[in-house]
Amino acid sequence: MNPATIKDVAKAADVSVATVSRVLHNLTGYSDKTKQKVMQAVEELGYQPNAIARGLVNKRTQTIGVLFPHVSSSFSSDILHGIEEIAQEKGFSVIVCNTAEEGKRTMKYLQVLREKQVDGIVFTSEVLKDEYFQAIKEMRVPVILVNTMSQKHMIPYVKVDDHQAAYHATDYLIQKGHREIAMISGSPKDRIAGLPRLDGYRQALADNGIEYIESQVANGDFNLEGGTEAMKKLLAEAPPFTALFAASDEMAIGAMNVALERGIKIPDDLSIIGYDDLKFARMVYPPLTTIHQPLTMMGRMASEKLIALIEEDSMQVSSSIVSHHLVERQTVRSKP
Amino acid sequence: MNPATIKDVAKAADVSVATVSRVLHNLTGYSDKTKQKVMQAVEELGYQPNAIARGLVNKRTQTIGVLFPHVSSSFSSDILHGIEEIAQEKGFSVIVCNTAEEGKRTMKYLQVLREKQVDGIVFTSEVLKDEYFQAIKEMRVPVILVNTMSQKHMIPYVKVDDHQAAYHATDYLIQKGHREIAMISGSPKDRIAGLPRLDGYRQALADNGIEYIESQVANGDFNLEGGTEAMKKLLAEAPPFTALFAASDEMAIGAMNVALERGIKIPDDLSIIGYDDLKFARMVYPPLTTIHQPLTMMGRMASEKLIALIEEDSMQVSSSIVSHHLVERQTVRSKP
DNA sequence: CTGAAAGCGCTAACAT
DNA sequence: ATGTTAGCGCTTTCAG
Repeated sequence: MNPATIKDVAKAADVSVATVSRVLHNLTGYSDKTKQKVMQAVEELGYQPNAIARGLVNKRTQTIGVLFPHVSSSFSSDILHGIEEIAQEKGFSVIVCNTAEEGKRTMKYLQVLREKQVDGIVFTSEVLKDEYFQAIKEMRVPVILVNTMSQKHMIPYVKVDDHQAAYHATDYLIQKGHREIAMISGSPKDRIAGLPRLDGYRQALADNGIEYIESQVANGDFNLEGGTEAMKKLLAEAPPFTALFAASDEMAIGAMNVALERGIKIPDDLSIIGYDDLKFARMVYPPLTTIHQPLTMMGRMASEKLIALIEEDSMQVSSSIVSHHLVERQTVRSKP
Repeated sequence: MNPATIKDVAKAADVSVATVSRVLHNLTGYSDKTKQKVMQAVEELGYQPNAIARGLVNKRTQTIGVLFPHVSSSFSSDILHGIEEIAQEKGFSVIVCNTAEEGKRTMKYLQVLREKQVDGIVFTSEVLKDEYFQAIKEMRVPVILVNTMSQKHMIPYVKVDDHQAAYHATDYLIQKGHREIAMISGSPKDRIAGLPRLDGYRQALADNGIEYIESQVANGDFNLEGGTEAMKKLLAEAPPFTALFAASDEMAIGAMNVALERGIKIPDDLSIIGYDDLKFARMVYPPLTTIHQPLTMMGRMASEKLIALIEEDSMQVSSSIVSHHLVERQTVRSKP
C-alpha cells in the first residue's frame, strides 16, 4: 500500500494520466464530468503529488537555499524569519545552511544545494569569496546577498549603508554635546561590517572638527566578551570619554556591564549607542539606544527579489540599500 | 550547454551509465582503468549528480523538515542550530517551516513536506494536535518531538522535565531562605510549558510546608511585556515577596526591569530566577540566575534520533528527558 | 476533449 | 568487468 500516484488516480477515474495532470493543473481540455471523476478519485485515494518527480521534469524544485555563518544568532534568525515568510507565501521552501565560522562549510553546502537543484540562493553576512562566486555561477541559479556585498561581482544585495549608519550614530552623539567619543569596533579587516563603521565614525568626528584619537577605538569582534574586553581596555588606556559608540548591540551591552560593575552610571556618566537593534536591546536596563537594522524586512526583500529572479529569470541586478534608523531609548543623554 | 548528466559522463568515458554509477558509488565491478576514465570524464565535465533524480528512484531525499512556531526566537534558533549541525554531518538537509502563532500554517506545511518527500520531521514547541498526527502518519515518515510531547500518541520526544525543573528552581529559592516566593507563569492552559512549571512550583512550596497563595502567581505569556505586566500586578496585588520564579527568561527580565525602575534592588531586595538560559540571560545586569535548558543539545539529539529512525527504519520509540541544570549567576541571594 | 508515449537523470536488476 | 533496460512519478508534445 504505497502512496497513491497519478497512475492510480487515472485508473480509479478511468482516464489517462495526462487528463489527471490537466485537471490537477487547472488546464483546459476536459469536460466537467471528467473533472468530477478525477477529483473524486484524488479524494478517495488521498492522492498528493510528488514534488520530486515533478521537479525532475520541470527542472524546478520550488526550493531555495540560505547560507548563514551562524544560525543560532538572533541576527541571523531575524533575517531567516523574513526570508521564510515570503518564500512560503510564494510557494517556496527554504533549506538552511549553517556555514560555520569562517565559512568552513560553505563550499560543501554549495555543492549540496547544487545537487538538490535549488532554484536560488541567499547568501548572508559573509564575504563572497571568488570560489563561492564561481560555484554559484556554475549552478546557473540566481543569488542574492544580504548584509554583505561584492564590489568585484555584480550581484544584487540587500543591506544598510554601514558607513552612513555609523556616521549617523556618531553624529547623534556629537549633537548631544559629546566631544570625547570612544568606539568599540569590529575588526578593521572586516570590509563589510568592520571598516565601514569605523570609517563612518571617523568621518563624523572629522566633519565636526573633532580629532580622531586612535587609542579611543578598541576592537571587540562583535560579541559580548569582545565588548567587555574592549571596554576595559578603553577605560584603562584611552583618554576620558563621555560617550561610546559600539558597532554591535552585543558589544554595547558588554560595555554597559563593565560600566555598571565599576559604578559608571549610564547614561549619566557615560552615553552609549549600539548597532543592530536586536531583540534584547530593549530588554537590558536601561534600554539601549541603537541603530536599528530592519533585519526581518531585509530578509523579506531578499526573498522577494530572489523569487522574482527565479520566476522571470530576468537576470538583471537590482540592489537595495535599506534605511537604518536610530532608536532613541535610554542610554544616551545630552552632555550638560 | 546544460549541466552534464550521467549519460554525458558515460559517453565521454566511453562506458555505460551503469558503470559510471558504480564508480560514483564505490561499488565493485569495474577495473582500475575504467575508474580512471570515469573520474576524468567527471572532472572534465564538472559533473554533479542530480539529487532529485536520485531521490525519485531511491524514495529518499536526504531531507528533513523542522516545524517551529517562531523561527526568529532565540529559543527556536538554538534548537535549529543543533538539528542542522547533526543533519549536515549525516548528509541530510533541513527545510525550516515557520508554522506561525497558533500553528496556523502547520497543516499547510505538513502537506508541503509530504509533497517534497522529506524523510522525517522534527516537530517543536507546539502541542501535536490529532490532525497533525494523522497527517504525519499518512506520510509514513518518522517524527520526533522537541520541547513538547504527546500523551495520547507514542511519539519519541526530547525535552526537559518541566515539572522537575520548576521544582528545582523554587526549591533553590527556598534553600536560600526565602519563604515568600512569587511566580510569573505561562498560561495554565498550556499543558506543555505552562501547567507543569506551575505545578512544580506549587509542589516545592508544599514539600517545604509553605502555603500556596494564588495571588502570588501572575500569568505572563512567556514574553517580555507579559513579564513586566505580571510583575506590576504582583507588586500591586500580591502579598510582599522576597523571591520570584519566572517561567521564562524573557519574563524574568521584564520583571527585573520594573524592579529596577522602582528602585527595587536585585538581588538585595528581591531574588529572581528565570527559566531557559537564553543567550541574553548572561547579558543583562546583573546576570540572571536561571534554569538552563540545553537547547542546542536537544536539537542534536532529536536530529540524531530522527536520522536513526530514518536509516534503520526501526520504528521503535525512545524518548529522552534531558537534564536541565541551575545556573547560578547574580540575581539570587540568601535571605539574611 | 482525451490518450499514448517520450522523456527528466538516475539506480538496480538482469544479462553478457 | 561491463552493458541493457526497466522503471521512479510526473509533464508535455503529438495524435486522434
